[in-house]
Amino acid sequence: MKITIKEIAEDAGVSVSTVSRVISNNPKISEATKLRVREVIERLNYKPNIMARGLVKRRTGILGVIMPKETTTLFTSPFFIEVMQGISLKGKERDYYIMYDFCKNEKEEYEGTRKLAESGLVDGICLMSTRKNDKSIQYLKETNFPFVIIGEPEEKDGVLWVDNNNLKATYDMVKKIIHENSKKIVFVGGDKNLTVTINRVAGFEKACKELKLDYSIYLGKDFSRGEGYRLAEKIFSEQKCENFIISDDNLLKGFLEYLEKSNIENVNIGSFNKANIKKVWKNKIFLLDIKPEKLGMEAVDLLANCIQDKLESCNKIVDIELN
Amino acid sequence: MKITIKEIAEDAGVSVSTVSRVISNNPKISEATKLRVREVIERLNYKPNIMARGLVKRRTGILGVIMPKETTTLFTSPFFIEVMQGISLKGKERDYYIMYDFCKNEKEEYEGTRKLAESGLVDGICLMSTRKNDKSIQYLKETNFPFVIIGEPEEKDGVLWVDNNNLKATYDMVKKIIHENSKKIVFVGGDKNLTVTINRVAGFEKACKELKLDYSIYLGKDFSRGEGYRLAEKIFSEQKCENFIISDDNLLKGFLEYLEKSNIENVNIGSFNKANIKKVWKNKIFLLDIKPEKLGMEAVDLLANCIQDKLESCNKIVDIELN
DNA sequence: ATGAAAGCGCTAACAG
DNA sequence: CTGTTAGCGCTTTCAT
Repeated sequence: MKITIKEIAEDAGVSVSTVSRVISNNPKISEATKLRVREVIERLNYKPNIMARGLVKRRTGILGVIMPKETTTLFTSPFFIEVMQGISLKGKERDYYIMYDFCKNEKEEYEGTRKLAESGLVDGICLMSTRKNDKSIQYLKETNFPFVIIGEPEEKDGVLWVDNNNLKATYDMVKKIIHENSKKIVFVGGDKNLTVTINRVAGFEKACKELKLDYSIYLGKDFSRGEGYRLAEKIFSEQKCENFIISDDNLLKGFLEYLEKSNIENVNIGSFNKANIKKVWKNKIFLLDIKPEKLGMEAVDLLANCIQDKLESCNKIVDIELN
Repeated sequence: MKITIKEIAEDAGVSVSTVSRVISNNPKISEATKLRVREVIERLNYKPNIMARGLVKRRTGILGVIMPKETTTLFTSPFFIEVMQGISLKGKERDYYIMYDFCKNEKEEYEGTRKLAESGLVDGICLMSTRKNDKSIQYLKETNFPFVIIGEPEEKDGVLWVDNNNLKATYDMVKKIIHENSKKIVFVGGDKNLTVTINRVAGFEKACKELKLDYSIYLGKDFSRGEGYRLAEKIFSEQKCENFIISDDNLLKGFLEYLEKSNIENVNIGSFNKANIKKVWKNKIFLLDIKPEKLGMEAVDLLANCIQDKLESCNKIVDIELN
């Protein structure tokens, strides 16, 4: 049988409440007793029962993370696992356990969110995706349940969220890869409904207009490698260009496959994510680190602050730096 | 305030124990009462408090998963995330919540395991790695805490584990890619201390001996792409060969990079994992699906059975099929 | 500075 | 078939 607070109390010759106070480091307890009790706790390797504590404190010390259906398709992108690592790291730092729920579709995401919130199992929820008209967000808001979003939500009012500075990063990137003598550039992106796409396109257009470039935009259905390949085919059948911004790593992979197969050389590409692409010999690629781990860490920080009522800000921008 | 069992009882005009019995579908409760109580539960959207239930039942309905330090380096391999999905899927099916602990090193793995077990937070633990002299396993065994291992442990006595049939799969693979006229084959693997390497090498040697092949084995320090590249360099500097077994997807990627850079063609490769490699035009590759999702599912099944005392078997082999 | 006692929300004997 | 009661292990008034 697991050892309980009562046994600690008996062994130390104090009451259970004293032990409890020692654990929470209550200043009213004398140093002498604290020392004695701590010795017993140590010796007997006592660990408070989380369930019991949770029951009375109405706090479990657990955070829930809803993994969107994209996880299922985006195996190949290290993005999610890196975010998870950031979440885990910060979770440990702030003394939270992390519970993950992998969802197969939007419905499961919503149900998972509700279940987690309603069971009283978690103190807060982290959403790894935002959709248009997101039911989960709506529910969480209505019930006033603490939550944070990784990504920029449609409706920002009073919601906690973390994201990259996608607009500015894309803007800077265009300026970086364009040369004096070349005035043409193409943006290759994925799903046009996602805020990430919208923001990157916005930064792209802003820079292009300022620099008076001859630009065009190709958006695919998703961020898959297949789409990258397909879009490359389309682009090169329609025009000749040597400057590209490619919005995600799988797209980039597909794009590069096409280049290689078609023996296209001397192309400049700016792309996002530490794309795990093979070495490239014949083209120039600038990779932006969107720092997924940092996104995860900031999200947990925001959420933990919110739960502990010491929230200052509502969102956090994780800077993508060009260098 | 969240709604409790007491309020359901009052609204339905019964005692709390009756409500509790309705929830657990106790056969002694009349259909009439069940109906009435369920209606109230539905109407008031009542969800039992997991903490309270856990406290009395000594069961939380949560499973803990220890993610090894490899997760940190093996970003690029979809293996872990697929296993996680399997775990999540089966977890839902068997009504378990899943808690993940990402660890940076062996020490963190051990501490994470203890913490999870001792806090009473989880009913069982899933280990995603086995090491030589694994302290976590030892601890779990000693304390008699339910756990399962993904991978084949050193000491199998009384422990639950799931793994692929690596020996047989490698054996079959050799037979498959070897042609009548070629008698030479090379095995490329990672860390030689891991059971997976040992088993695959065993299968490789068995087949080679049976077929009287001229074979050699190259093992790297790890399963990284860099090692794959380095090993390829080494191999081709030492010999000429056109048949290869490559033990993991990152190794394969590095290996292919070398082939491409060196314009080596007409090579036959057998490899593991649904390696997310780019299309290959000039060489023949056979990919074995090690079914990570299934590994995760079987692990949860085994663990859940163990917790619920309906365990039949101690381990489960997830077949790798050649086709 | 410490102890006694109530109670968090639920389940499980025990009674009837 | 259903209600009463006693905890599960912990925190938190309220006394002292």
